[in-house]
Amino acid sequence: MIGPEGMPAADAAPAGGETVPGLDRSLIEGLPAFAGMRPQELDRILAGAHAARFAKETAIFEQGAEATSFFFLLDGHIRVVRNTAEGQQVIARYINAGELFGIAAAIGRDTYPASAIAAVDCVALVWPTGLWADLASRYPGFGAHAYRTLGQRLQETQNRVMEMSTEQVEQRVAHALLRLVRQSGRKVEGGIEIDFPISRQDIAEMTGTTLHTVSRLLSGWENAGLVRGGRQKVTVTDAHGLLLIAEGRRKK
Amino acid sequence: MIGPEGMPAADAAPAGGETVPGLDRSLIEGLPAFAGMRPQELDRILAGAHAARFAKETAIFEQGAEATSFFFLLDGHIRVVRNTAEGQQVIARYINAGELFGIAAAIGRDTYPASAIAAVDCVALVWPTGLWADLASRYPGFGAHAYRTLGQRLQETQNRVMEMSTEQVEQRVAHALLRLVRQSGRKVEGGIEIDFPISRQDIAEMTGTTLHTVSRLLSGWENAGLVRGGRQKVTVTDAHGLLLIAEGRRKK
DNA sequence: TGCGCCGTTTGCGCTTCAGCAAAGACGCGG
DNA sequence: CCGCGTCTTTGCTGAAGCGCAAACGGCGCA
Repeated sequence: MIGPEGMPAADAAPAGGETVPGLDRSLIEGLPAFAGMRPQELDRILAGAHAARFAKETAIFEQGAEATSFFFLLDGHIRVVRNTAEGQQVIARYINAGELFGIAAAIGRDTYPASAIAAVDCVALVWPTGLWADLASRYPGFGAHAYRTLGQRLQETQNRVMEMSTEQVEQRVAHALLRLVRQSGRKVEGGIEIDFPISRQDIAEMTGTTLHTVSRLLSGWENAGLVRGGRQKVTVTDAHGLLLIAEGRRKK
Repeated sequence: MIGPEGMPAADAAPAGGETVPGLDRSLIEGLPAFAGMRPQELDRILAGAHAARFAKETAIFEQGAEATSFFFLLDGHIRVVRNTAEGQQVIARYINAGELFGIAAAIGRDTYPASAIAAVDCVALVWPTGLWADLASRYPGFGAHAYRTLGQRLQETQNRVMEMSTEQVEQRVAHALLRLVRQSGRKVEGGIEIDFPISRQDIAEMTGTTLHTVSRLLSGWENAGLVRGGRQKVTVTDAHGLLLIAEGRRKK
């Protein structure tokens, strides 16, 4: 999954075939977002795109900026961040490889509602916004997948509202960790590790609390043998135990 | 919660004329959701629908139930409610006349993610889910409007997450009131009133707090001359003053 | 290889709110 | 017109968790 180093901007490709100017359909073949499409359709879709590389911690787009492009993440992890008028920030979600993002066009917006920051070095396909309507109508499976994604995000966001309304901090942080591990976990010896750098502050911004509280909770859980911590690193060693906390079935 | 029931399901329509079985296009003509459509297109759309009436406090659909229909609210106000596994409930949003709802089909779901309860007696157009794909592709403007609506709801929900993360209860309740007044306000003498019955408990479930806290806040604001309260009734008399509180620019 | 920065840990006081309890009031139905 | 149910108000108490402050430690850079 992780694409270490080295990858060229890929914009300028080795001047390959005729219909496919540099992007090979094997990049996206078989991925859910492009399921059920014929090879030449994949080529057509890729013909409108280019690949771009984004260095760790750089902004792919900024909240409020004109939505000139939409994206498909080929490799890496992206943090979607919203800023309040008062300058505080909240992490809306993380995007993993294989997901569409920045699809403001799909919902008829002309600016991005949030910023996207590369959590690690990333590679993404980039299409101009103007192509959205064309792609979505010409390839209904693609459109349907995008709208399903949108719906899932709406529901996840509402789940978060429910958590914040009904659970206390300890449970919310436990839920957030479990979600991260499920969506972006990498099996390591002795547990599952979140496979991108994530700070206590980041976790706090996902759960509506402070880094202090997160740190305290993680310390406690580390003593209890549920997780292992590290600088910008969390490894869950006892997912079941954490689930008990998340469900509120275990006292502190 | 309790349904004083009485009115018939209204499923069986009066088996009217040929192309338009009982529904006149004037019902939806000129509404944003159906903008830019020709009269016979409106008729076609209505041909697949029937109108139904829902008594106050009855469920139009239930969370988790199979999504057999989607809806357009002609008149009334609907409360969209999600229940937690532990039995607590959270109000996701209110639907006003002129909005689509229950569009699980649009995002490829086959069950409703929340329940819809009529806050007052309501009238809605009802289409079978199977017609969604047909309508959305045959009338692109209609589909685009639906997806725009979806996107707006996603953003509103994220705004709520941000509020809950960064603001305290007082500000959240003030924001919620202002939003209600903006979306469903009715001008009355001396202020703007939320034009459907809404209890302190409802407001608490919208803002992630308790009815006690909401009651205390409203009492305080009433003394300060910002709102007037009543049984299942709130009137905002000084929206600007309330805004100051919502923005945190005024101390208690 | 040493320094400095940034992320992390931990303690302490204090504010904000939820939880519990009980009484009051508004309106509907009989 | 009266009684009852539901919604609302209000006080008190306890505690979750935020804010502030300070110290620690690991990683990367010079």
